[in-house]
Amino acid sequence: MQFIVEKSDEKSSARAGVITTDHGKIQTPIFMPVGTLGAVKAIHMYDLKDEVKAQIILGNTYHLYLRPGMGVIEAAGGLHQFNGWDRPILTDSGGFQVFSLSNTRKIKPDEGVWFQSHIDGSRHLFSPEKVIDIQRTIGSDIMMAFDECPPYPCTYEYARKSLDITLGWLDRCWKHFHETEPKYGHSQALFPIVQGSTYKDLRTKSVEHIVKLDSEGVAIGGIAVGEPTDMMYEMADHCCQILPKDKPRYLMGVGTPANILENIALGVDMFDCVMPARDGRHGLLFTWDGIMNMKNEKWKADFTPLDASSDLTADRIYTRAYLRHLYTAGEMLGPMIGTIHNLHFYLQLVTTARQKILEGTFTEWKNLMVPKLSTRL
RNA sequence: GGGGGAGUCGCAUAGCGGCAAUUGCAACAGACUGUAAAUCUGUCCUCUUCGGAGUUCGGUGGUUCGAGUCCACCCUCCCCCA
Repeated sequence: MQFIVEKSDEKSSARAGVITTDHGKIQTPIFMPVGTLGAVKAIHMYDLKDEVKAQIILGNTYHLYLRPGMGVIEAAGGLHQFNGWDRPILTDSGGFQVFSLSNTRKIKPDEGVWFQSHIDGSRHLFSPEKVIDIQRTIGSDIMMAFDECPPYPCTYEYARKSLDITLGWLDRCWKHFHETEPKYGHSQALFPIVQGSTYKDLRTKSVEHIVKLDSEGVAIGGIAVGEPTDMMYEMADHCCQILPKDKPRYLMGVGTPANILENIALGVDMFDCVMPARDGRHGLLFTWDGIMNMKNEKWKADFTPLDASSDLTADRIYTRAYLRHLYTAGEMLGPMIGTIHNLHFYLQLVTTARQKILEGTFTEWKNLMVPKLSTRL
């Protein structure tokens, strides 16, 4: 994997770059649709490529390990072969699941995490080594280190201990990463994850530890877990300022369109979030003018297209009234249109941000867009 | 003409002396940030300063401290027999 910065913005920390993987190039800043179980919900891979123009998608170690299981993935020849997506894939390590399924987990720093499957209650151990092995089997282009994602709010003491565990696990991941080989002939990178909750000194400690590894990219985790938005920006800003400039920075799990533009300005290169897909399924559409709740009565007889000037087919051929009808009638096509619309919009958002960075007009554009993007229509 | 059954907040249902009244659907609104989410929550008789207040269960009377629930008559609908 390679990363080059093409252009840095003068009025902010934003940058436009290119990541090169064995499955193709990724132009940054980029948004990565989430495909937890090897599928981005409610959308075909060919629409994801040709209509949404996604350049990279996510998969999830925890979920794929439980279903269909590594036997099937390995027999298929890796996730790319299994699901038909031939562009880059990034896999989350399961660290977030350790956090979100915390009622069935037991953290043992020396081993890893014992957890119960949310599907059948069976007990499993995730260790840093095992998580690397699983991601080798999945064959993702970018693998993530196994971390613990502390909740918010979180005491300093808990955050400190949690970070020590995460850093210990990171060293084991890193060691095992170098002791193992890719299985399918393409190279794989491993990204460490900065933790430290909302405490700057812990974030600094985390970054300093990670920088020594000289990894091909770095992720910022433990953000957008319920803290105020300003605090999210403050933490992202703090991390970006002390992270190396020549490595891509991935802000995990963020966010709203406004969040994404603000974090691009702070120097973030990669984003993933379930929001566009989930909200799209639930009837909330993101547009350049703001947010539309398509279930609302006000669209009942609005026969204008979602967006007549869009390059997305669905935006041009379907009207607001029709989409509202699909959602209220419980037709599957509604969530499908919502999904493709939102993901396409998110990709347009980061692509446009990239253009503005290259043109040198990013900051002005961003400041104009942020209030609009949050407006409720 | 005779016999039997039923009328509850948009629709459908529960209710068998203490009820503004069950549940489902529909409707309306909200939530959703490394996906246990095609999910979840709220409102859903009227008014409300969210503490309450006022009117309700086909209609009219009655019994009772108290009636959607019991009684009488009336209206409407359904089923069976002629």
